[in-house]
Amino acid sequence: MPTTIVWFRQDLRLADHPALSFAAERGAVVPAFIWSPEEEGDWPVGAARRWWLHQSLGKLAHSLEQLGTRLILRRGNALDTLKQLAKACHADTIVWHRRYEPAAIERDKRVKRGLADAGIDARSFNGHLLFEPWELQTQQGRPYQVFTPYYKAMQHFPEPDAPEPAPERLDAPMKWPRSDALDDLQLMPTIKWYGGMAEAWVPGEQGGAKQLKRFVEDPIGDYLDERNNPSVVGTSRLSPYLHHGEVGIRQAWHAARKRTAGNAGGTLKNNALGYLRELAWREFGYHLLYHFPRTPNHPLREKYAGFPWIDMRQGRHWLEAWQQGKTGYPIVDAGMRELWHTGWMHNRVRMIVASFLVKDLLIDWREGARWFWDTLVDADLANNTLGWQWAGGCGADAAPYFRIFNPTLQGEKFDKHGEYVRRWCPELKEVPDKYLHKPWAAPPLALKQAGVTLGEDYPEPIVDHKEARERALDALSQVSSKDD
DNA sequence: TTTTGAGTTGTTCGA
DNA sequence: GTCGAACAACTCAAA
Repeated sequence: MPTTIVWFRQDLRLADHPALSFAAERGAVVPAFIWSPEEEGDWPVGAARRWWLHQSLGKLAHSLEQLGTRLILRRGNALDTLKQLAKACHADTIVWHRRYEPAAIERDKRVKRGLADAGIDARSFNGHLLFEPWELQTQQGRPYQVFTPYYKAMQHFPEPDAPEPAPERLDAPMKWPRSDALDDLQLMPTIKWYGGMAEAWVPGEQGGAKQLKRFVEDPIGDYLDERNNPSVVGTSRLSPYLHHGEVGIRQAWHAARKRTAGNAGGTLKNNALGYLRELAWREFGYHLLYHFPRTPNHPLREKYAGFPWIDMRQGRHWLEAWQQGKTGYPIVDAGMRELWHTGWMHNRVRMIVASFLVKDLLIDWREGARWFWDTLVDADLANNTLGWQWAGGCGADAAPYFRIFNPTLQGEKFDKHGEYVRRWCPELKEVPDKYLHKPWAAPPLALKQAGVTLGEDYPEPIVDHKEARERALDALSQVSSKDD
């Protein structure tokens, strides 16, 4: 019986797993995960995701044990480790799902060549996307840079395949290779700062399945409105599961797709379509990253390369205030604290804090991208890059330069009754709604009654938004008058 | 090749 | 309080 190694990467699940299904049908299966952060280029897995990964690997190992098999864990470079594993268990084939980050693509190419040289068959599958990034192209054969035509093109493609169920059984190899212990990978931080994340999330395939089921049963029906309300669970909250592949993209797509059928009133249908559109944005992010591999570190729109960002010797203390949720703008601070505490931030608030960093503080979007990379449990190079370049005005379909979020108005509009701010900035709990999003404008008596002294209990605003806006428009006009 | 229509997520100002 | 217009110019994608 031939033996196949399934190299798990960002696909920590058993269902909707083409590589695993292929291996299971072929014969004996050796599931393996290799921890090799040095092969991720400029973007090694950040702290929050290491925590998540530790949990998720534990869950995957457990699920595999339930099937009567096991998960081999190793630390080391991928090619050498795979060759060792293949030798130890007499595997003749290694399979995996493709990744699309520039460093991963280079590494995988190297691995494929190296395995071929060693006489081992290597085979990659699409387990991460609805469509391969190269499948969609403009009529001129070029990559898309605008979402709407990309999305239209996507709709002309056949519906993605339905997800396959998890294999019912996996055959063991004649001989198992040695495995490291999960703790040996040293993914867990030495200081225990992850309590809030552990409260907020259940990593793993089961946790993801539950989240998906919950979302398509109810919140998806009000998705278009409620996804903008940070104080309720109106979004799917699937991003960390999709990133780690604990929920397969086809599973998410088809679960939501079912909700677009049959509904005569059309409300549910429209809302479910709205969610599918967001999944298309995820695809678009991968499309862009694949075709423009420099974008994690470089603006897509070249003329932004010389943008006059603030000198970080001067900007350092502003960046720190932003990171710590001490800008004096409640909606910004609430978001940054939610991020620090739970490893996640509501999408609407991500836009607000990003606009604030980039436009109000004139801090390079890459500083924000780095911070998100380290603190988000869903940090994903394609999506993080797309989001920050959008906020920075230098990416695909970027916001027009004059679109500068007013953090007070955004707070008043999307956190009307202040539930979100009060949850994350409890020192402002007693401030009346009217002043909650602009405590500096509250009459002294109102602040006193709320038990708040600005500058002591809660910061004064670190910049005046009106002035900051003018400054940003000035800086942006320098770029907009420049030739590409 | 040239032309044409259009482009995720806002804010401010003045009527 | 509500509403529409202005905020620029550019680039993309398709015809």
